[in-house]
Amino acid sequence: MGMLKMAILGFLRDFPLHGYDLKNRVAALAGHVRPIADGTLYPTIKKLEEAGCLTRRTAPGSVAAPRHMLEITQEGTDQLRRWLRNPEPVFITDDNKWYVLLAFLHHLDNPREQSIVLARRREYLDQPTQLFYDEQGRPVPPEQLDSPFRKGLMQIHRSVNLNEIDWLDGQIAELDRRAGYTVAHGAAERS
Amino acid sequence: MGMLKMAILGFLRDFPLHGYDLKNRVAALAGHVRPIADGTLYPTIKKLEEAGCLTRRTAPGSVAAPRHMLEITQEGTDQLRRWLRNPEPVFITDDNKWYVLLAFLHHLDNPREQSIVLARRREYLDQPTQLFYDEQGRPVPPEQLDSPFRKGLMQIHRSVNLNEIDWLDGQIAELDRRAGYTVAHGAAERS
DNA sequence: GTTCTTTACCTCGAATCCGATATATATCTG
DNA sequence: CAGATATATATCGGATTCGAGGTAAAGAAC
Repeated sequence: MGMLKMAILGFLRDFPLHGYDLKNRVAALAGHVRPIADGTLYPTIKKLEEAGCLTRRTAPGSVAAPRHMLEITQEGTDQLRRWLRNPEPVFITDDNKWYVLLAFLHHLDNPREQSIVLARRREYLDQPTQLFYDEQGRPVPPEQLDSPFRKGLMQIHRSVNLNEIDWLDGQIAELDRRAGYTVAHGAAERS
Repeated sequence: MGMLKMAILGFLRDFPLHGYDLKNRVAALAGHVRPIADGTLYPTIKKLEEAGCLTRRTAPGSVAAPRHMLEITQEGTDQLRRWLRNPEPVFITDDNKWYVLLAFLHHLDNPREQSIVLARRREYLDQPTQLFYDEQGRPVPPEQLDSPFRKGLMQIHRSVNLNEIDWLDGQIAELDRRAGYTVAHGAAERS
């Protein structure tokens, strides 16, 4: 079915939510500041509804426009469990964009440019991934999580990132040193 | 432009290759045994050709059907460099499929089922990602790599995976212990 | 010599997701 | 009260990628 559909069903299993709320939760789940695109979310909700995975009840908006409160159905729960047991294969391009970029980074001959790219990777890794939220939409910090599994999941996610950030810092320092050297002494490198 | 296009251009920057060869290199690059789909690769090559990023020369096949040897153009090199400097934003669903799955794993109440899912994640992480190849298509082991950057990249990639594998092993053991307990003592849990 | 596997390429339909664009309302700012 | 901002939903075209299926030719297995 695709990750977004399952993320939606996963959230709705806990309690009903409306689209706008889901948008921000999914975005945070994926460790991004930028929220998921409207043009992705709302058609996906519609498809899930057509597939009988959720029902909607129009409720007055708390602040502005009316909301469509979404509730998961038995079919939706079944689909979620089926996916958890047997997830879609991870596509070749998923999970690997950054490593592909790093593998070919040497084609950017200028060490200063390479360093800038690594700094961007570092920034990305430094964005905290917030996997768990309460009903009010407040992030639940790792130490307050109920299950040891969830606690461990957030810790490992963070430590994996810190591990790579560490390495990046070393590489960036080395590249900047080299860039400084070549700019100072090599006429050919000067822009 | 998308990762696959850039991976193709990245490989072609080193030396000309034909589609079939690219297929296996890209697959290994992404840490997958399953090669990239023909229906993805060949249309992508065609698009790159139409965009002036590569040229093709038909050469006799070494074994069977004739090959289309692909060579990168100046335009292709420019596009690659442009992408390295300013890569496409990573989509919300990229890089996060597994974490989303793990975040909702508790909806699979049965610890034995949870353990099976974690074991699959472990297997995926255990697949070595081979980022660098020589002209003959032979993988270059980390210790034989020329640049310290490439060496470090492969080491960090491996160590990041080992870090998570370690955690997974602990979780799997705990879940199996719990599953064994409930199977032995709880009638409701049996098959 | 027929079949099987490997090499090598291609087309088509479908799924997922994005960005641009549009709509409407409530609240806050000046 | 005019305009900006946040809430809330929706459509449309496009990019990327997959899977199923088809073509063809060389060499190995039986």
